[in-house]
Amino acid sequence: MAAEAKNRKVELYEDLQRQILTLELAPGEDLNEMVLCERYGLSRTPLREVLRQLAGEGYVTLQPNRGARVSDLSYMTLRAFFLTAPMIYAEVLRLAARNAQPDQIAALKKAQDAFVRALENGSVRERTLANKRFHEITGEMSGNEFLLPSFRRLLIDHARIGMTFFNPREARMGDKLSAARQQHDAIIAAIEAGDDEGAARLAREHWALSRDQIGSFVMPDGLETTLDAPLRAEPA
Amino acid sequence: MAAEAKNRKVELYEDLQRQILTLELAPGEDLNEMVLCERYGLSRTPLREVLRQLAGEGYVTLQPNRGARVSDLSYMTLRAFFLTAPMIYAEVLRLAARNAQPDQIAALKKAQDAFVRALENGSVRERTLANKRFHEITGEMSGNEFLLPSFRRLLIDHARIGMTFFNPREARMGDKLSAARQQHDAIIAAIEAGDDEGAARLAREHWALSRDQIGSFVMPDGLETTLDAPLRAEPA
DNA sequence: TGTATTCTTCTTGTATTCAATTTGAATCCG
DNA sequence: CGGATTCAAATTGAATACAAGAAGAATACA
Repeated sequence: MAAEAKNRKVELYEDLQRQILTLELAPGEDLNEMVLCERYGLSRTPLREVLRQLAGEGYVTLQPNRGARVSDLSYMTLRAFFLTAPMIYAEVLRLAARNAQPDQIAALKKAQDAFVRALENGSVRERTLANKRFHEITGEMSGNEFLLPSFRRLLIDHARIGMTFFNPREARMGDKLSAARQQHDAIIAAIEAGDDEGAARLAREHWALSRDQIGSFVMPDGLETTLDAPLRAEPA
Repeated sequence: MAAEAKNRKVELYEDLQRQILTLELAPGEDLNEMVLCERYGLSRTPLREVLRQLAGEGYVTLQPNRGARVSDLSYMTLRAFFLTAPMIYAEVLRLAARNAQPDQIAALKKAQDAFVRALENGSVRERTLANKRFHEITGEMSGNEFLLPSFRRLLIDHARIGMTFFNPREARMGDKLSAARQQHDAIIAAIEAGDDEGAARLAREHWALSRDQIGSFVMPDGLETTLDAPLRAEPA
């Protein structure tokens, strides 16, 4: 059936997304077309279309005559991320508070339930994906097609950076996760109330929390040198 | 030769970009794969890859089992554009002033020369493309991969909106174009001086000029109703 | 022994063919 | 005469087959 082929294509697309977001596929890793073809029972034509779509969304990078590789995550990326995320996040939440539809708010609450479940008894991987899903919905709420491309790209690397720098030894990590949960609830409340300025403020607070979490990993003793090393394998 | 096929592919890609930016291909217009195949001497496989890439960049929209169409340009788009462009433009120019490399500055000056030539004896179409090229380079200067996706999408619709609302009857149109030219020069100077705040301020001024140009077309007598009509053909 | 070069193999890119879905028209019924 | 249904044509999606390019191994030479 053709329906099955379509499902395999969607499955491939979503699997690759998940694996890239959770670092199961490492930044810079090469993707072999034939391997993926056999694994998902697809021919190369639809497979390559999926890869091109993922390239457009920033998950992978295409190199002429050298196929697809998982997008890099270098210290330059990290720097650009720190510079850009606060502004975009704040703007997205501001617009989300203005434009959210009831069904979107319901979806957001559902995503938050899943996030809470992942916090209580899920893996880091599940938490990361649930958190990304939550923010993805806020992006949809904003309804701004010009902000979304950058926002989505930030979410990709936010997930990957979070996976990289999650530090279970950090004593306050539990506090931070619990704070993240409460901030999500506050964000929902602000959106539901249409409080755009409040939502924007919460975005910046939520961002500051993420930044601290990453910072506490990168600079455990005040060292900054960790940032000098690329986070991906060197090019061959 | 394969090199020729590759060139045809690049040619197709750039032609479609140009035609979409200049409204030679209207928003919402369907793209027939076979027609394009024959026109560029390509088979459907590489053609479809180009369409997928253009879809990732926001030029076209892909609909399952219904092929590609030029991305819409509705009044909702216009609204989102007005809300988002000032912020992104300002941030891009701020970063461009901080990070521009000498070769990029040279490229920017070259683009400005081309823009001036287009102003003096070029068509609206040529002006639009030259202007887009100028701003595209400022985007590259910013070096921020998280800002660029949204910025590039704004540039696409900025070009299309400018083509739509260019008003040769407006008496002050000549003044505005000349002002745009001078602002470009000021932007180059700010970037060359590394004056990031100045560049950001110029971005907002430059934006205000564009906004006025569009506004003078949309509301010739204070009417706003023009905005209520979609700018593309209705969906079938 | 080290380096350069050719040849083989593997991977990617393109063309062609086949299958499935959609669209429009014609026909058939109410 | 209006509306639904079925059938034909056109268009899209997937698979296979073929061509071109790149990476690596083996060999020749200095």
